[in-house]
Amino acid sequence: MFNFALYLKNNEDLEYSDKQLKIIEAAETLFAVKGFNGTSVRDIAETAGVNLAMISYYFGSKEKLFEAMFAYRSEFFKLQLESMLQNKELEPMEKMYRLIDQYITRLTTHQRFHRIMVREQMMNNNEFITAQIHGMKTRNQALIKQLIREGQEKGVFKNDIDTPLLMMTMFGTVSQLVTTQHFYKEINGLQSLSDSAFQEHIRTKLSQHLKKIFKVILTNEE
Amino acid sequence: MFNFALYLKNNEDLEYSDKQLKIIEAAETLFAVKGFNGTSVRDIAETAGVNLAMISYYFGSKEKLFEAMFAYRSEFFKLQLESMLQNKELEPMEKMYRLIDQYITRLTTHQRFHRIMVREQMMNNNEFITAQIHGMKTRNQALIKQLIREGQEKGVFKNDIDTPLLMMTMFGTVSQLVTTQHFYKEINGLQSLSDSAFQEHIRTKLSQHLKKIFKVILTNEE
DNA sequence: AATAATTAATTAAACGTTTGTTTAATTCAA
DNA sequence: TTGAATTAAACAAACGTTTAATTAATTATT
Repeated sequence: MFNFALYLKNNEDLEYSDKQLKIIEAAETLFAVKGFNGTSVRDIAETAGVNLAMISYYFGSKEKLFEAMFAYRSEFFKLQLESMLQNKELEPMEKMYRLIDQYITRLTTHQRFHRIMVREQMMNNNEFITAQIHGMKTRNQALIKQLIREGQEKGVFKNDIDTPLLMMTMFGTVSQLVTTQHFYKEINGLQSLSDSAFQEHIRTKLSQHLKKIFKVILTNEE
Repeated sequence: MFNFALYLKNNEDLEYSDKQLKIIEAAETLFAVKGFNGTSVRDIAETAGVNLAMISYYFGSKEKLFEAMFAYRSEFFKLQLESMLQNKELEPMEKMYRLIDQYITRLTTHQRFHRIMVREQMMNNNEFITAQIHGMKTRNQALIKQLIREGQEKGVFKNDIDTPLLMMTMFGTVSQLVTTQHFYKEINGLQSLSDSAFQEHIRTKLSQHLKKIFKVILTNEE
C-alpha cells in the first residue's frame, strides 16, 4: 500500500498540490479561530472539502499537518529585512521606519497565522514549531540589533537602547491591537467602517504611533 | 438526589470550600499551560486530588468550572485604580506612573490568569468570559481616559493623545514580555538568575521603559 | 494506438481511545 | 435518620487514525 506522507518526508522540497493547499488553508483558518485542540480533523476535512482520510494520507497526522502548515505559512510571514538593511543610502532612522511598516503590514495581512503564533508562543506544546518561532525571533533580533548599532556608530541613535525591550513594544503593540481589534473598533466608534477601511485605519495609526515612540526612544529629537 | 451545582446557582455569593478552591486552582494552572480544550476533566481532577465526578458535582460542567475560575480570579486581577486616581494630591504624571506599576505588578503576579485572558481575548469562544473581559477593558479605558483629560486640563499633558493606542502599548509590551519571557531571558543572558530575581528584573525594566515612553508621549519634556 | 499492468488517489467504514457527564451505590456528617 | 459528599463504574459521543476496497491516472507492453 502506498504511503504519501512517508514519500513526502523523503522529498521535502516538494510543492503542494491544489488539494493539499486547500487542506493547509482550512487548517490555518480553523486553528486560528478554535485552536489546535479545538479543531477536529473532521472539521478540517469538511472545510477543505476533502475526505477525512486524505489528511492522514497526505500529512501523516493532525500534528504533522499543523507543522506543515506552519512551515508553509512562515515562509510568507518572514520579514524581508536583509536587503533593506544593507542599503547604504538609507539613514538608520529611515530604515527603522521601514522596519516598523513592514512589520505592521506582515502582521495585519497574515492575522490568522499571527494568532496561531501568539498561541504557540505561549504554549510551547510542539517542539518543531517552538524551534521555528525561536529561529525567527533570533534572526530578527540580530538584524535589528545591528541596525541600532549602525545608528549609534553614526551618532544619530542614543547609546542606552534596550533592543529586546524596544522590540517587545513593537511586537506587543501591534499584536495587542490585532488580537483585540473588535474592542478598538467599538471604543473608537468605527463600526461603520468597512473591514478593509478599518484595516487601513489600523495600519496608519499604528505606523504613526510606533514611529513617534521609536523616534523619541532612539534619538534625542522630538 | 442532591445537586450542588444547581444549589450554587441559586446562592451566587457563596464562598468556595477548600476542595472547590483546589479544583479552581488546578483548572487555572492546567488551562494556562494546555488551554481549555487541551485540558481534560480527568487532568484537573488528578491535579486537584479529587474524584472525577466532584467537578460536575460542584461546578456542573467543565465550561462552568472555567467560568467560575475566571470570575473568581478576575476579582484579584482587577486594577484598583479608583481611589488612587481620585487622590487630589498626586500629579497626573505621578498617577500615570503608579498606574503603569500597578498594571505590571498585577500581570506579573498573575501570569497564569493572564495567559488565559490573552487566549480568550483572541478566541471569543465563551460568551460569559468574553463579556467579563469586555467589561474589564471598558472600565479601565474609561478611568484612564479621565486621567488623561485631567492632565490635559491642568496643562501638563499634550492634547493629541490617542488613549486606546497608548493602552495597547502598555498592555501589549507587558503581555509580550510575560508570554515570551524565556526568549527574553536567553537573549539577555539571564539564565543564571533565580526565578524571583528574574521576575524582579522584568518588573524594573518594564517600569522604566514604559514610564519613559509615556512621559514623552504625554508631555513635552524628556 | 490499444491494451494490460502498475501505481496513486479516494472512499466509507471501522478501529481503539479519550472525552465530558451521569448513574447508582456508599460513606460521612449533622 | 436524614441530607450531603464521595466513589467506581458506566455512558454515549467525539476523537485521531487505519483499513481494505474501489476508482482514477500513469506507465509499460504489445
